[in-house]
Parts: sequence; C-alpha cells; structure tokens
Amino acid sequence: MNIKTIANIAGVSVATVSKIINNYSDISEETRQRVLKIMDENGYRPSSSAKTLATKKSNLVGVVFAGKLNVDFSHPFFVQVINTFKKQIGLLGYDLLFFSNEKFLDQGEDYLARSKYFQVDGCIIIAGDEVESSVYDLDASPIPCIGIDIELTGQGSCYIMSDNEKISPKVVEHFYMNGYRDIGFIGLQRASLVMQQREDAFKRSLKQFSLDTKPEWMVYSKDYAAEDGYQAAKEMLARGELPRAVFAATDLLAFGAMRAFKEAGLRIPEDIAIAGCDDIEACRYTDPPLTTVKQDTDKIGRLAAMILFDLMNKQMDNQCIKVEPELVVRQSCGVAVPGIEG
Amino acid sequence: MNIKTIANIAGVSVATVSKIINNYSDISEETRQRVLKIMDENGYRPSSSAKTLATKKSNLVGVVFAGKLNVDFSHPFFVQVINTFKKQIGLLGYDLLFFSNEKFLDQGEDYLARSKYFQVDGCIIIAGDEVESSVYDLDASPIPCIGIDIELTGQGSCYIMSDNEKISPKVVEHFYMNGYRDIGFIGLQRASLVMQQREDAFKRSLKQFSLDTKPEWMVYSKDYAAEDGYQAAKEMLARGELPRAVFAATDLLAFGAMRAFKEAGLRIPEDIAIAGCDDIEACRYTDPPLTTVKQDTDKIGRLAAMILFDLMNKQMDNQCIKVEPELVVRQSCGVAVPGIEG
DNA sequence: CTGAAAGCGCTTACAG
DNA sequence: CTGAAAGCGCTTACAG
Repeated sequence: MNIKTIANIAGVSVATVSKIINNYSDISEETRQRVLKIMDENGYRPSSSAKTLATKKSNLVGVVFAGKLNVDFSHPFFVQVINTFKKQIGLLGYDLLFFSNEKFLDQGEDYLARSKYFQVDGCIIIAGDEVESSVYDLDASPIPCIGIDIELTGQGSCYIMSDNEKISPKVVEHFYMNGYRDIGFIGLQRASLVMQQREDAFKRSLKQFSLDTKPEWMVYSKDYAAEDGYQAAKEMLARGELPRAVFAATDLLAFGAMRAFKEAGLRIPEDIAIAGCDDIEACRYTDPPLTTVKQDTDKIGRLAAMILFDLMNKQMDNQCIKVEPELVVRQSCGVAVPGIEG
Repeated sequence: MNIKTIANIAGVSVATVSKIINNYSDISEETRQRVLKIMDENGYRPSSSAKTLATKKSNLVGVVFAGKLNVDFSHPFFVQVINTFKKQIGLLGYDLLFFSNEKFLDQGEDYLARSKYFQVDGCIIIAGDEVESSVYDLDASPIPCIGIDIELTGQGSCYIMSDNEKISPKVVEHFYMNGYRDIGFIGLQRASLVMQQREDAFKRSLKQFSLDTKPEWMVYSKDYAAEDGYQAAKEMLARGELPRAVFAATDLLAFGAMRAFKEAGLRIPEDIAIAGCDDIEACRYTDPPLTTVKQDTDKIGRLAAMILFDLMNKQMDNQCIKVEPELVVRQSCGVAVPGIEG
C-alpha cells in the first residue's frame, strides 16, 4: 500500500496525495476529504525511508551515550535527563534513535558515520568519563548537537551542564547556617573534571566563610561505590580528630561513610553530619535520610530538547548553558548550635 | 557523496560498489580493495533510508513503553531490561528506535502505524499498568514482537516475564527456614495482575508450610510509595498482635514499613523481620539492608534480544518464557530460632 | 487547484 | 567477475 495505490483509487495524481499528506493548502477541500477517507479506509501509512530519502530530513534525533564509564540506562542522572528530553522532543515531533555502540565500535566506525547513515536531524550527546574522540568528530560536523556534561565547540552545537561551581558552596553554606564550623570532605582519588570542580569549589567556599581546613578532614576514595566511601570514612576515623560535618562528593560515598560512622558508634547527625551529592532515589530511604544536592535534570532535559530543536531549525550560536543545582535538605544534617537554624 | 560518485571515481558500476558494501563474494579482490580504499578516502557512508527503501529491512527495533502508568526510563525494572536488551540486540546488528508517544497519541495514531512508518523489523513491548489497546494491534500485525510482562498472542510474537508464582514462595520459604512462623503481608488495595499473583502465591505458600494466617497480619496499602507502606505498617501496629516477619509486595512498601516499625521502637530483624520485592538499588543502603526478591533482568533482556532476533529472521511459534526470580538475602531477616539457619 | 516527470541513493534479478 | 536498468515510495519544481 503506497501513495500510488491511493492516487489510483482516488483518481488523482501522486503529487496531489503527497500534498494532502503534508497539509499543503492549495488543494480543494472536496479532494482533500475524499483522499483522506480513502487513505483511512485502506490503512495507508507513509514510509519514513522514502520520505527521508526525498527530503533529507528524518525527524530522528540520535542519542549518543559517550564515554566508556558510567553512561548507561543504569545511571540515574542520564536516565532522568533523557526522560524529560524524550517527552519534550516528542512533543516537537521527533523520535529517538539510540545508537548501538557495541557492534560498530569494534569495527572502528564512529558516531558521525552512524548519524550520517541514519540521517538524523540532530544528536544529543550525553557524556560520562573517558569520552571517545569520535564524539568530537560528530561535534565538528554540520549535524546539530546538544551536549550534556560535555563541552562542545562545533558550529551547530550547544551544551548544557549543572553549574558545578555552585554545588559545593550550597552544601558549605548549609553546614555553616546550621552552626557547623569543622567541615570535612570525601572526594575521589582520580577525579573527573566534574569531581575536581566539586572539590575546588568546596575549598574555595570554606575560605569564603573563613573556616579552618585540616588535612585530616580530607579523604579520598578509590572509586565511586558505597564501599569506597566506607573505606574512606574508616580512614578518617583512624586519623583521630573528626570534623563535625562531612560533605561526600557523591551520594554513594555518603552512604558508605554513614555506615562507617554508625559502626564506630557515632550518631548522625548528632555526632557527625553528612551531606551527599546527586540526590539518587536511595537518599530518601537511608537512616537518617540524606541531605544532598540535586541537579535539575528536568530543566536540563527540557532545555536540551528546546535548544536542539532551534539548532535543527535555525541558526544559533555555540553556547554553554548552566543550570542551577538545588539543595535538598533531609535529616542527615541537624542543627549543631541550637538557635542557629538554616 | 553517494554510491554513484564512488562508482564513477573507481570506474566501476554502482552494482559493483553495492556488492562490495554488502560483502558479496563474487567480486575480484583487486576491485574490492580499490573501491574500499576510495570509499574510505572520500568518507563515503551509505544511506539507511535508501537501503531500507530498497530492501524493506531497516535493522531497527522499535521500543514501545506501553501503558499509562509506571513505564518510563525512571522505572528501574524496565531500565535494567532495556539496558541488557540494547547491548545484546546491538551485537546482533540492530539499533533502537524509541517511539515518542507524546505527539502521536493526541492525534489518535497508534504503535502499528509508527512501526510501519519507520519499517522497524521488530518491536519490544514493555508493559506497565493500563495498556492501550493499540498495543494489541501491533501484536496482531505481522511485525515480530517480544513482550515483557505482557501476554502477547500474535503469530510473530513471544513474551517473557518473571515466574511471578515463585516470588512469594521464595520469601516464605526463607522465613520458614530461619525459624519464623508468624508471617504477615503488606499488599496493595488495587492490585495489578502481578501484585495479585504475589498475594495469591503468598497465601498458597503459607498453606504449604501449614502456617497460620491471621487477618490482622494482612494489611493493604493505598499505593506504591514508601509512605503508603509506612501507613500500612502503622495500621498493622495499631491492630495489636504483630507477626514476627513481614513480606511487603514491593521494596518501597518495605522501606516505609521499616520506618514505621523503627519508630515504634522495634528492632529489625530482632523484633520483626522484613522482606521486600524488586531489589531496587536502595535496598543496599537501608538500615538494615533489605532482603528481597530480584527479577533476573539481565536474563530477561538478553533472552528478549535473542528471541526477537529469531522472530525477525525465521519462523517461530508464539511462546511464553518464564524466568526464575532470585532471592537476595541481606540483613533484614535474621535468625529467629538459633540453630535453624537458612 | 491538479498532474507529469525527475530525482533522492540504494538493491537486485538478469544478461553477458 | 561486472554492468545496465528497473524499482523501492516519496517530494518538488514546473507547467498548465
């Protein structure tokens, strides 16, 4: 069942049918209704491939999970971003194509080749650690790209990320407002760009409030898992003098630290306060629930869709958009000095 | 840059180039190498739409999130299934197309129309609650479909789900083996098919072990959230006589119940043991970590890819495959009677 | 307001 | 081992 069959049944040309499908105005209402009816009766459906071939537009957006580490449907941040992105871009008339990296990575193919192959109208590039260079070929191509957590510099590219500089200050400020003055940190030994930013901003923020910072209060974990946070906290405990509050660079590290502190007989937050970062779902169910900083994934996803749409449909300059993170206060940071509440 | 340009540069016909692209054997090695080199030098990439138009095969698998409720990238079960499915189907040479329901649902379009439009070779249908009827049109069509948690009856369809009948018995058996005899249940007031199966199998399992079941030990929550589990547990507490162990139909309900029991001064598992169902990530970080039943999402995802591949490439009968769930033992169920360990 | 025809970039019998 | 040509199902100037 194709456009020709419909044209034959209706006794019109394929050009006319095509115009009706695409809502052209220069068709008589009578013809339009008649042809529409025939299409409906015959369950006619246009073919995307023929249309794409003829128009060079696919109405498809490619989704690139870049980086070898930590990018996956299992990563809560990316899942949330993609979720709102999908809804918003769907409203704008695009469907999503998820590239399978598995097979073609072996063959030395790249994202650009895949994008060309499918003639996607644009791409969303979501980056974890260790981003492959082929991602930047895509960025440099004329295909519009919107980056999440990755700096894109191509002509038709923009990128969005949380304002990472503001994450640590929000936590430090919260600690400060609640009367905590001795503040520790659990970071990562091999810090990614984002992790490094969190650490640097943490130190800067302490200075702003003229707070002491002792080397004993800074520990670095081997990896991202809760177990690594547990080990890091054990090390902090072993060093003797503890801070009164600890900021862990991720929620998972905070979970591990909480367990270590509890095992050492400390109460949270009465003896030691803890804050994490990311606001993964589990923060709500720990004992006590974890105060943390949430990235505004909803806003990031929606913005990404809007901007990509503009990139695909009109000229736009390369830009970086930063989205404000948000402090989520739960019970893991109590009030250290009564009367000084945040 | 198309096949014709390459053919011209190489001084061969487009047919020859096409055969080289598709690894036909009846091409002289000399020609093959020469043309391959030219393609490479010119950065030539074939076009999916032209190929699909000519062959009626797209190498695309459509992903349908069916149902109005609880199906989304934010649902851990589906995310995990899709994750392994994507990897496996990628290895088999297919990419994934995620249909945007948003726009076309308004227009009364359906999944079948979308599938035809994109000429997907097959679909994976993942179902939550309240599945739309248009899903069954897809099922009934000649397009191969693999269903997850949804009964598909079409010619070219198969479906996979966890063996839900075995979930509750695994928990009851675990309780029993650990010496618990008084076992309660937190279910859902408006139970979906899956939830109803869990409840029925729970009751049956108690009978098998000749265990008492008191109405006071069975409570029903309003909804899926942890807060609902909290309220349900409060109700159980209010009724007076408590069971020694409680099976909550989902992890979230279990989290809420744990909080309610702790607030009432009960220790877990010393005073009351709890088990959940689903094995969401947070189970690892509650205090104590929650014993639960995990669906084998890895197996489900891989099986789905394998079976769909077969459905797309050869005849296969409509079948239902059940995947064994797995008990994940953590610390929320201790040993009630010393010496009787599970 | 409608139609004839070229073209989008591939594949595939078929002939040689 | 190679090529000429028809065909896949659309769109789009262009002519009328």
